[in-house]
This record gives sequence, structure tokens and C-alpha cells, in this order.
Amino acid sequence: MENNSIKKGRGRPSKFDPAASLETAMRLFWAHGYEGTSMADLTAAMGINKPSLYATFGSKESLFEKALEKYVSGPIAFVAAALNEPTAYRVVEKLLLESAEFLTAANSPHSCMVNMGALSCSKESEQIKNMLISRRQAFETALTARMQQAHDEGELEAGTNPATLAKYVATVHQGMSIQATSGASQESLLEVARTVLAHWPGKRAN
Amino acid sequence: MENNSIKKGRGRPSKFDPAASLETAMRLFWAHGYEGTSMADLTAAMGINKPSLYATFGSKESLFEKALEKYVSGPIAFVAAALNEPTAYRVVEKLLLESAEFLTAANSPHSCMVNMGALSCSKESEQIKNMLISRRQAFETALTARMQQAHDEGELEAGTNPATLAKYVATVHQGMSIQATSGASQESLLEVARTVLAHWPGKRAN
DNA sequence: TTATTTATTTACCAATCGGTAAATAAATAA
DNA sequence: TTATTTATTTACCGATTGGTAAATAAATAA
Repeated sequence: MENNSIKKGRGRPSKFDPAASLETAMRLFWAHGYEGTSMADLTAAMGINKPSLYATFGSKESLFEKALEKYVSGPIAFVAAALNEPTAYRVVEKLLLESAEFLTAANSPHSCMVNMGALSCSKESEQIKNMLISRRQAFETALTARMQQAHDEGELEAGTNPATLAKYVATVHQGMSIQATSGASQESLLEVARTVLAHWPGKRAN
Repeated sequence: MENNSIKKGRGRPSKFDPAASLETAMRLFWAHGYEGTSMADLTAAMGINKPSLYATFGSKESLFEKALEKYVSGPIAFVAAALNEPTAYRVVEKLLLESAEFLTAANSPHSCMVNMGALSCSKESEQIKNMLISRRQAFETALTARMQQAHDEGELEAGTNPATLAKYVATVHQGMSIQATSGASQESLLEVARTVLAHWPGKRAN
């Protein structure tokens, strides 16, 4: 598609592509977080003026929300998809190995928008912070359910607590985000992931 | 000491205690990070005016630096101290169990200033971000050396890479900070720590 | 008492924050 | 051509950012 001329609207045509602008916003928020990215940064990167941005996306908060939605269903869609792997081991394998690659990919911020978008922030941004906390908790809840299922199917060693196992994996996953932001190499993060897998308390494959 | 009247100086006496103000700054930065804490927040919490703060601490950056120094040598002194434990297992045991308690202690921010002080921030604060990255890397380097020593002393299973093991532990440690900020309970973080210890690749005690 | 020293308070600085009113430009409908 | 619709640009809003100049208050030294 060249431009967003659907139905060749009535008034003056848009000069910019909202989808491309949202992509730009996603990458800026991804790299610098909510408070670390200003509306001026955003409009400058998009090549548009502030009124255009506000007319299309409403506010900084709603722009972040839409950028987050795009991020979750795009770059890190593999995270939710990992839950569909046939065994608990495979779930964690896919989650951690692909995360190691994702977090250190060339041409992408070495960061995770969900984990780092608003960790420590001013009181004014607590709503955004809580929104990201909810996202992380929702994933951990889903991961717990997946571990519970594996437990019920006899995949895990006796005495393994599914909720603890899920929180342990989520903790490593979040720690890997900090490692990537701090400059850790892809190979070193892959080795961290392999360390988790090497001590896996249950069946390895299926 | 009642006040900072050393040598009962010449001019008008100070109305505030710089040590107490630094404590206040440490706790605010600890809770809200570098960019999440404004100079106005700081002076309000200290009960003083901005010129007094600038006269005593120079700039926001240098105040953060001094607050960080106090934080490292005070609340989280146990982290460096853990390296002195007699075995690698004990080192990690102390590090992770005490961190779980520290990160969820009552009357303290459920956060870690070194890990979260400036994770994703604007370009203007990159110097602070890099300062914290250096702190984390210095600890990981020391932890690697400690694991190497344990390896040389035959404590670790054959095939265990000391650097990988140290990065794995550091990753879990950093992940626990995000968990705590997100509301994880003390018991759940202790269980994460115990999960790491339960799969420890080497001798358990000494 | 007077001068000097130091720390205070008050008032302000330019720059930036998120956000918007008003004017203008470019399209279609009549 | 003229009216209407929509998106643009320009210019601005009050609040806040980190930081400071100038005036004032409280102590000691002379």
C-alpha cells in the first residue's frame, strides 16, 4: 500500500501513514520507555506535527497503549505462542531461547517494552506502570496454568510446584531483559537459557 | 549527634542535616529511579529549599551518585558480603535468600536502586544508566571470579562454566527485582531462590 | 558596634513537558 | 465557482524540568 487512501475521503488527504507512525512510536517506547520518550521525540521521528499525532492517537497514554498492543501481537507474539508447545520443557525452551535471540537481535532495541517500559517512574505514570505489571502477571498466570497442566499430565518431578516453577521461569525471563539492556551478548543469554533447561525438573521432550 | 555543628563554624549555621537529607534522597531515588524523582520532590521531602540542596550536593547527578554510594554500602552491603561465604553454594544462598527478604521488606521500597534506577530512560540520562550498568557488571565480574575459585577448588560439577553460572545467578537476581516491584510476595521470591538452589550444580555445603 | 562569613529565603532563568486554539491548505460536493 | 470537509502548519498554553542570582538572616571575629 502506498498511503492510507481508503475510500478517497472527503477533506484534505493525510500526509502520513498512521500505521508507520505507530511502528515508529513502538520502537521509540521500546527503546526508551514511557517517560524516556517525549511527544517531541515522537513527532520528530515521525516527521509530523503534534496536532496530527494527537488527532490520530488521542494522548501520550493511549499512543503508548496502542504501541504496546502492536508490540505484544508483533515482535513478541512468540511469547504467547510458546504456551502452545506440546510439553512444559518445550514451552520454556521456546520462551527462553527465542527471548535470548529476540533481546539481542540486530536492528532492534536490546530491551523488552513490557518488562522495562515503566519500571521505576514518577507518580504521574503509575497508571502505565500498573498496566505493564498487569501484562506481566497475566503472562505468569497463563504460564502457571500451563505448568499445572504439565504437572497433571505427569511431566514434572514429584514435589514440583507449578506456580513456583512458572514464577522462576518468569523471573529468569525478566532478568534476561535487564541483561540485554546492559549489553549482554546473545550467546551468553542463550547459555543462561540452557542452564535453566539443563536443570529442568521433569521430562525433557515429547 | 544533634546537628552538623563541627567546629561551630563561622557563618550562619545549617538548619538541616546533610546526612539525613542524603538518606531521604536515597529512599526517593530507590523508590522512583533517577528520572522519576525530581529536584522538587527531593527538596519537598527534605524540607529545604533548592539552593541549599545544590550548595550541599552540587547537581542532581552528583546527588544520585552519593545516594547510590550510600545505598551500596548500606542497605545492600550484604550483596558484596555474600561473596565471602565459604562455598559457592553458600554465596548464592546468601545472595538470593537475603535479596528475596530485602526486596520485600516492610518500610522499604520493593525495588533495587542499582537494577532499576535508570533502566529505560531518555538520552539525557544515559550517563546515569551507564553508571548503573557498570555497577551491575562489576558485581557479575566479582561473582564470576568467585565461581571460578569454587570451580578450581572442585566444588562445581564437571562441565560447569563459572561465567555462565555467575550470569545465570545475576540474571535471576535481577529478575527478582522486577518481580518485587511488580508486587511479588516474599515467600514467592524465597521459593524462586530455593528453586535455583535445589538444582545447584555442585556441592551443597561445606 | 561593625565587618565578615555562611546559609537561608525569595524570586527568577531558559528549556522542556504534555496538550491545544486558530489559521491555513488541499481535497470533494454542490 | 463556491461551500464544505478534513488535515495541515504555526503559534501558543500553563506546568514542570534542572539550576541560579540576589537579597536577607544568623552566626563569629574584630
